[in-house]
Amino acid sequence: MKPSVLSRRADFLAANRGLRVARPGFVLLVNPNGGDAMRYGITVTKKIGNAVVRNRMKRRFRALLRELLPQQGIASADHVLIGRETGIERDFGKLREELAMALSRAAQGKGDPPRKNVPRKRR
RNA sequence: CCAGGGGGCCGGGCAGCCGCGCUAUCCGCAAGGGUAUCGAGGAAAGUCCGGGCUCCACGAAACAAGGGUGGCGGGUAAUGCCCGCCGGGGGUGACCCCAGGGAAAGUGCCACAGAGAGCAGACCGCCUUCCGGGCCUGACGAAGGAUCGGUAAGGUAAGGGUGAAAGGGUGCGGUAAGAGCGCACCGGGGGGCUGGUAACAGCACCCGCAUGGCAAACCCCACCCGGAGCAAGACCGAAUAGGGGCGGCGCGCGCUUCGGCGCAGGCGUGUUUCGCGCUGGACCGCCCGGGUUGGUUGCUUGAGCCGCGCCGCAAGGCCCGGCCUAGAGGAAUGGCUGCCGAUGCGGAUACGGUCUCUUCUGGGAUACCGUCCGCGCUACAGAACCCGGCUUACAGGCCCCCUGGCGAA
Repeated sequence: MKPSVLSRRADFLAANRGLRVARPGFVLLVNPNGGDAMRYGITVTKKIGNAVVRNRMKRRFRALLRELLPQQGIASADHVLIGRETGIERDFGKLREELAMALSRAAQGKGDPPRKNVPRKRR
């Protein structure tokens, strides 16, 4: 079954409440979507770089997801990859290993602690 | 060969595997799948100019306001772009640079320094006169001469000095010293003639020169400009809830806690009165508009690209023939591997070039070129309605023309 693409903002926001696995090049969010097919989305913010850098990162993430999701993806779940600055032009082999690891951890239900509402030095 | 100037172009290639998007086609009830073609740039960028296109506004035009442009002629759909020419400046030269209209229309500014900066000015200096000192000729007098000093009177704008700029420049004459005071040349101004479409240039004549700079200060002059942008704009439109109008008919009154209740009325039953049941305010048809969400269109055939020919110094224009070349929408054109190419660094090699000796068999020298191996590097950057420009970014590489110098002929 071919994974489809997330396109609604609400889905991205919902994914934020799901499992969260952080790796050096990216952060993976996994959120069950209740019966729909396996889906994926990619978020690369303007903080990362200009459009060229962002789109290249999206293309490489997309290539990774197409390679790994059919075997290692989690059924009936949304997968969202968030780009990090250290992921710019990161070695493709490393990214592949890291995504495989992240997917297996998510499949076991292990995630990193979610981001707190008071993350930064606010007093 | 070295140094330099101008212009144009490319910016990885091939193969394999795994993938993506549009379209066409085939299979399938459908979901989906198979096959095939095609699929980023010279800047797609910045969004700085100019247009097309769309909607809005508007009777035409002019004026005003605001903004822009600024030598002349041409090119163009148009431009602030491009080409040619003119003027000024720089360079030995090829060439390069210029915001290059008006300063006797007016207003304003010209800091600091300096004596003086816009009806110029006199600090040092120079000169004359005056006063004083000694000296020389004479005689220690009168008179004369050169010289020094002065807080005196005047002349001067050559020289020094200040400054971004000091009221033309150089030379000769002239003078007490000087000065366009006079003269020659250069510069400037004036009207004229000639050439040129024009900017402008040339020529002779006249005027000793009479009014500096800043207009990217206000301003004046000439010319140009309506606004917003494809998220422009057009169309389709399900379910649910609900709004407005018209019509079909009898469509009313009172109370209300706004849920309804009562009466009148209507329909059915019934010969009628009375009674009972239902209804008591909906229903139906048509039209219009709004919201949410979605879809279609605009959307790629165009100031298009390629080739031959013609016109033009050129930018460019014209004729004929041929071609169709991305159309996405959380946004496709990607990832990996191998070989090759280009390039940098390091290493190996005397096999081939190269140099040299020679008994003409060959010997020797050299890492400059070739060859081989390893490692590194392979940029700037991603269409979003479409064009024409400008500007900026860019690993590396190729081609053409020209200039100066050196060498050879």
